[in-house]
Amino acid sequence: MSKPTDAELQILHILWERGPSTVRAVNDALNAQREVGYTTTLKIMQIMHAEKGLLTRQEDGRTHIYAAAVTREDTQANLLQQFVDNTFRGSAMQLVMQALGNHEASSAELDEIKALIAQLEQKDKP
Amino acid sequence: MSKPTDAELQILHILWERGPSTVRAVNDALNAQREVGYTTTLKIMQIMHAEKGLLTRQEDGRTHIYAAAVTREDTQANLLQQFVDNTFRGSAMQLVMQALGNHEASSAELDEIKALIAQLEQKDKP
DNA sequence: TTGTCATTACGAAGAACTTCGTAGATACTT
DNA sequence: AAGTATCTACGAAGTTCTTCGTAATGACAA
Repeated sequence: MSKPTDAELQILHILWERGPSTVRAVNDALNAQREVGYTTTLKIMQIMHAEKGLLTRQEDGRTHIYAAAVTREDTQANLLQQFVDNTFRGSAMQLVMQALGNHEASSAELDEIKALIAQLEQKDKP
Repeated sequence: MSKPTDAELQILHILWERGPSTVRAVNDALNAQREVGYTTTLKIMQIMHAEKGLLTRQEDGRTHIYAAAVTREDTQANLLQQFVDNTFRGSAMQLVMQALGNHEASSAELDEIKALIAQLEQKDKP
């Protein structure tokens, strides 16, 4: 599966949030984050569709409606795997420890993690 | 601070593990992972030193001894921050949950995480 | 000394990505 | 109908990264 670049990932996030959208809509959303020309967004979305299969599209009159062809979950899982390998040499636990240590976490979030850990421990000891 | 590329990160990992090393030593270690020419490694290390300040170097006769100019901890923290922002839209907790869910964790590792969480909760309630 | 080898420095090529201008087609407005 | 706006497609430029060939220098060996 093709690994999206940073610009492509920004577009995917927009489509995951908004659902199927025109280039115009995506470009507007993108410009809320950073300045970028319309044809730039168009070009990237065309490549994502025609060359990488990251987007599907459907004609609607003269315009095209684009949609994400990959799920957020799968994409994040793939990118996470690569990131762990490259940056933490495959040690996901080291990454978790660092992420937990460096970022503020609410007690609700910590509770969520504790629940997940409890669940994992359950699985470990049948 | 300059964000190392994938190839640069591989070299940094080698230097973090081995300590200060010659280009020859780094290239040999690199070739244990993938095939790459000597001058390629040399060129990247020269750029890391002269243009990005990621490495320091010291003359030793006709050869140079290179060393990492950035710590593993700082580098991983920076890359993690960027990765969380780009891929998980800033939600470190979502990343932690996904990393915990997708990778096998020993009970010892889970204990370590629980201990860290307990420590964070302590901090929360003074 | 002469030839071989290792090392550095430099340049250049190729790939991937981003950016945008321009052209062509289609719709909309007055 | 004429002009304006919008959309797609395409090409090209600029950047970064990776890769390697070649030249120059210095060390070593026969």
